[in-house]
Amino acid sequence: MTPELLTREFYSAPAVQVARRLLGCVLEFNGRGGRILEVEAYLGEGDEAAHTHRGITPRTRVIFGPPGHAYVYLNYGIHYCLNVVAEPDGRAGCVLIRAVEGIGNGPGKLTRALGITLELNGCDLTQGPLTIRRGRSPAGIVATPRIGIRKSIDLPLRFLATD
DNA sequence: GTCACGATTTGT
DNA sequence: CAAATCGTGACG
Repeated sequence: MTPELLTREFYSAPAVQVARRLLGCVLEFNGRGGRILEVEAYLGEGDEAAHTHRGITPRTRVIFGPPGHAYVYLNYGIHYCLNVVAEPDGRAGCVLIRAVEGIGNGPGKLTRALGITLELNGCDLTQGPLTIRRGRSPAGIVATPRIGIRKSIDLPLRFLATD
């Protein structure tokens, strides 16, 4: 296996911590990819903006499952969004990948550019074909409220790399 | 089975 | 600011 790939242990941490440490790491799929520059953390309880707010459902069960897996969903009937499952098995928590180096900002643009579809939902990031490996740490990290939501906008769970 | 809605993007 | 577009979740 590739030593540089992020380990299950890396993902088995609080969503906020995984989100911050994911900045600067390299996402790769279909021969394309780049450093992660912008992410958002979504929690389980207390986070009304998260899909997991209403508990486990067929769609959100992967978020409650073991960490290090991809959570992909279609939103607005148009765009796919890519998330990384965090927290230990049985607990909810995920990180939305919003921007990758070399691609314009936006979750939808990102998945379209890389060719990510619902088929990748639940795939193991430690095995591929979608992978994330260590990269150069960002110079700094800025936290702001999350984008595109109406609930819990007071929570600064969006993180940007300042490179 | 039915129905309202959204972690977005793009064009007017 | 409004449209596009469809799976999901709540309700019955």
